[in-house]
Amino acid sequence: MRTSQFLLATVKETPSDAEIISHQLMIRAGMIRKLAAGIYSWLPLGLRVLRKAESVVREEMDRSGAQEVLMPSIQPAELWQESGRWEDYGPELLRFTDRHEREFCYGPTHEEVITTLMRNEIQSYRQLPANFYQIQWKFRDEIRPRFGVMRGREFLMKDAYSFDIDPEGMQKIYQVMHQTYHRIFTRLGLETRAVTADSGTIGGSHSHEFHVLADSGEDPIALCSNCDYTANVEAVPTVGGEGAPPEGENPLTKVHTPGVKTIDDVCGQLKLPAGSAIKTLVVNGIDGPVALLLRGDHDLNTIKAEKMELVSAPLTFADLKTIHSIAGAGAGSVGPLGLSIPIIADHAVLSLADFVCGANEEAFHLTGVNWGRDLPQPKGADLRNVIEGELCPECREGKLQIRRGIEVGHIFQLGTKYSESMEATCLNDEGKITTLWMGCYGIGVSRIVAAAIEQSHDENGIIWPAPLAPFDLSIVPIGINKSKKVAQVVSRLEKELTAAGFDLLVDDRNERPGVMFADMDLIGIPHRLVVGERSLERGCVEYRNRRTGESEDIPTGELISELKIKVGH
RNA sequence: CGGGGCAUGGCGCAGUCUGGUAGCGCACCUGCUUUGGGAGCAGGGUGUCGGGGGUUCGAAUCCCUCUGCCCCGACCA
Repeated sequence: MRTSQFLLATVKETPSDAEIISHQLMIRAGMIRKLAAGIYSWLPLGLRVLRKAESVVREEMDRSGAQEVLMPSIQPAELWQESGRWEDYGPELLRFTDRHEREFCYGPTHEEVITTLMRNEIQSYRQLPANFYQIQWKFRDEIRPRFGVMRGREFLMKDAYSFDIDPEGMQKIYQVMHQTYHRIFTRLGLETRAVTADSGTIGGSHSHEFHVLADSGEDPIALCSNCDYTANVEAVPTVGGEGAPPEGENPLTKVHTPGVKTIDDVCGQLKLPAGSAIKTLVVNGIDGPVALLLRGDHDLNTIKAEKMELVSAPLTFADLKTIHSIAGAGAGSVGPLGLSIPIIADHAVLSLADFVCGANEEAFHLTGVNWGRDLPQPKGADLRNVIEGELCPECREGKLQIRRGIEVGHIFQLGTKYSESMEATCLNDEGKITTLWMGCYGIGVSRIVAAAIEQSHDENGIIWPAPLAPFDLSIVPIGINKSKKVAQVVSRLEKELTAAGFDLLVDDRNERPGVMFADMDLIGIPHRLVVGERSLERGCVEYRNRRTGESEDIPTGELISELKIKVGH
């Protein structure tokens, strides 16, 4: 390929609305352009990279025994009503009607479609196990799309759905997919970690996420310093102190706390650590409001709270009116003493003594509060997120470290969640009707592109891992319009290297060398050849490695064999 | 969904307060010079000033309205 035939849409200025490096570089390198919030066009350069990612995923899925299909991006509402997700999925589901006023959605995922498809095709256990995948554009109407294609609304996803006759079969495919995912990310040159996760709206029991560790990641990940436990923070179980709470020493005292709204305000005014106060969160429950108690320095884990019997899902906070009517005070002064609604306390709260809480009287708090003596001890539960430095729930020796990750893959054991509600069954070896056991396995293909850049770049631009690079190598001629010799050598090299199987980009724009160097660096081509009079006089061309920056002269006669080693063909 | 902000050439912005018929930088086009890390000189304007409505002799500018986009928050006790 020659740059004169190729849309090299590089820009010098960093776009003002791009916050993270991959977004900035994808714009600057001319890979993508925004069409609307969270919706992007892929330019030739970006598409080349996207296709590379796609083909690695496709090859490994095929190798695992999965079969490729392609399902519609537009799905009828009836399917989603059947599975119950038309109501459950919420505003992220992009809904619309056709001219006949029939309701549809743009598919954010394809469990319903594949289940419908396969309940008709799979009649017998002899057809199992089976695993079907597609690489398809999806749409999720994110609250706040950001970071370019990292959290776009439209994105390219590989999704696979497995079917088998029993849980053992489901788990077997799950394991195969687990290994396949490792293989895919390794081949793509991405350093990923498999982390145990909550299964979210997709449903099911057992699930792992695959994360690229990066500071710009949106998901907090907990890693154990001792064992190989790795989990999404939201999925880490926490445990309270054992035994009875310590005895309090201080008397129950009411203190005036004017104008305080937060735990930090209260503790700042009383000169106490946030961990010695408890916050009382009033949420909406099945039979009216429920109070959740957390230590002041802990955060509520919504997923855990939603699993409580009394709490409504999705979790919502009670409005101020309700809070006033049950506590007789504003949100900043609510406390568990004398509350007539059900109370659930995080385990950590129960091991506090002499703690601080709201007095249920505007602008007053209580100090020196103790369980048993001042109020009955409420029911304990796991309601919060772990924090850095806590004990690992697995080995109970190591301490948890919290880092950030970009979720690039997610695998689920769905069980019979969809097959049951949508009646996907087949006959087993005894001729009896059996519900299918399903798994589902996603990879964010377009997100992989952004994640790779987050993990591999420098001040000059992108540094592609070889399997994702849009071109294997570039040729930068110096004075191609001036020097016949340079032009001849470039033409000859272009032919020979192409014939030898290299995918190369020849910069024939006759730009100044600095411009060409800067562009080739920016778009991240792993290997570069410079052809100029200077080195040709010595019978050489100059080779430079994008990642290491090391360069060397290679005699033209040895070029192909030398490049095969360097490029890794 | 709540709060804040922005919308003027391909991109980034000034002009808006105080109405007078659109400008700067980059990019782009033409020519000459230059050619090993984002060149210099000269010439060129490629624009329904986000849409609609209103006020006015006259609107990018004032008023009303709609739309799009960005940032922060939505875990607050």
